[in-house]
Amino acid sequence: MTTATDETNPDGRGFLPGLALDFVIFGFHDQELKILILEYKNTDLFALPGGFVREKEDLESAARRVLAQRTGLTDIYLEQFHTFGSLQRYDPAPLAQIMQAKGHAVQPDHWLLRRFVTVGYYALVDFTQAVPQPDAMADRCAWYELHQLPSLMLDHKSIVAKALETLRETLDRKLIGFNLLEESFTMHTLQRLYETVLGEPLNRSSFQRRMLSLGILQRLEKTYTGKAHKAPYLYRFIQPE
Amino acid sequence: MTTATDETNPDGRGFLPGLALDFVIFGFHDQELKILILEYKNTDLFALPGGFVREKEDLESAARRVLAQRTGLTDIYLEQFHTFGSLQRYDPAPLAQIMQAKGHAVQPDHWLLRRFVTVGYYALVDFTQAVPQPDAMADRCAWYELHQLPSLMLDHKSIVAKALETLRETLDRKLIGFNLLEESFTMHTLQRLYETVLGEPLNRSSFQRRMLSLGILQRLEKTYTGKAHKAPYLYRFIQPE
DNA sequence: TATTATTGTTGCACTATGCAACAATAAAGC
DNA sequence: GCTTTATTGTTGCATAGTGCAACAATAATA
Repeated sequence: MTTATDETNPDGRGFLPGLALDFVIFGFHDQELKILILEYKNTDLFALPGGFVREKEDLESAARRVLAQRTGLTDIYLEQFHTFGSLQRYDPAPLAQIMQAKGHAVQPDHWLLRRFVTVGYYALVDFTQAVPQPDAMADRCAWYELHQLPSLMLDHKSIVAKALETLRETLDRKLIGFNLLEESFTMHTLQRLYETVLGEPLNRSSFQRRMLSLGILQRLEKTYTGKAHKAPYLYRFIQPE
Repeated sequence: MTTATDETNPDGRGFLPGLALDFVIFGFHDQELKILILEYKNTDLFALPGGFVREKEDLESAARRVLAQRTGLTDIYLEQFHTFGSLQRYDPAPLAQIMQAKGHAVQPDHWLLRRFVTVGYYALVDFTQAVPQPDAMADRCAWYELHQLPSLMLDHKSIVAKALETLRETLDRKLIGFNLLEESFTMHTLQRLYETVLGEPLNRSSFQRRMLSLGILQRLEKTYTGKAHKAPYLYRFIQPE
């Protein structure tokens, strides 16, 4: 919810007032779906990474700019999914606590303590390539397993839920695995990704048949895992040119 | 894009600054999909109905309030689909023209001439029940066939396109016909609605089989159309209690 | 060499859907 | 009254997709 320009900019000048961006950044690792969470020193507060929109900046450009700051990655799969504007989410307490913990005097009319409507985006990133960067206010930025999230501030928990719901609904239409996996992977890993997103087990042979019939996978050499069984093939996505 | 409180409120006081709502209100009539469009006197400008969010009001509540003002209907199917915030859409010219045509002096710093990010909602209404109401600035509010829209101001054309795209994608998941049709209807009308939304013809027997197998339709008495052929049954949706 | 675990594949049953055909029927033409 | 016409409700058939179970292949281990 915060940005690096805060301390030198007590009025929030240069940003669109009352409008924020929040990001649910998905990664896939150890057969688990994870998201990036910010942690604030001395507060036990956890939040989604976020930012603000500059006065002369497209909403979409702002989203890409902030995301690049958080993950170090450009050219990322990014999609807007919902805008959150309930009055309930207007609670200055957590942010006041964060500012206090940072040693700032808390002015009650500080721009960060006003009401915000926030546009939610989700991103899909290759876990191995993302380099999480905490912003000026936060001091840790780390991956959390989706089902073991800490308690998040404000309505961020429901923002995550809505992002996941959207991800499920678009799983088939958009080629989501393409963005969450490394260059090559086994069929089993791909299936685990689908199962994790959908939250339900899938039939192994049907899944393999369906994926192969899509014509988007190229079979590569085998990978010898060292386990006592048949070695699985590696696959990679064929670039839709 | 405007609201009735404009003339007595030159600063936009009481509203969240820079944030607007725009509505794509779908109706179905004469076998055609239609939407509500506002027309501004002496300008030849056409726009989507819209409004603003009060400072102490949920985003969702604001949407329902504005929609009720436009259609005279409450308890309407309403869904947020996208938030539009490109810089391109920031063009004060059309609104200045509208204000001028209304006989107002155009102050260049008027709040309506500033940049807005707008949250897009689509609504599904029973055409026969909706009572379009122009707002204070507009002087006509009328249904237009989707493929015969006038040239819309700003980016409203792409807002309509995005709304239609969303409608298509959710057609099966949500029970859309339920909101767009009258109490009872023929299978043919239901099929035409689906075809209009999807933009492609559907197979008659397959469609009938699929709809009946859903178990959401109740067959009523026949309707004698006066035409020289078998009379079709009427159906109505079974209320999911 | 036999065992074990996992992978790739295939057969079968079941469901969904496009297409074509057929029977039913309301009104019009004769 | 009988035939014709247009549309509707229904059914049969071919095809495609999917769950389930089974089987063969195979890399490492015992």
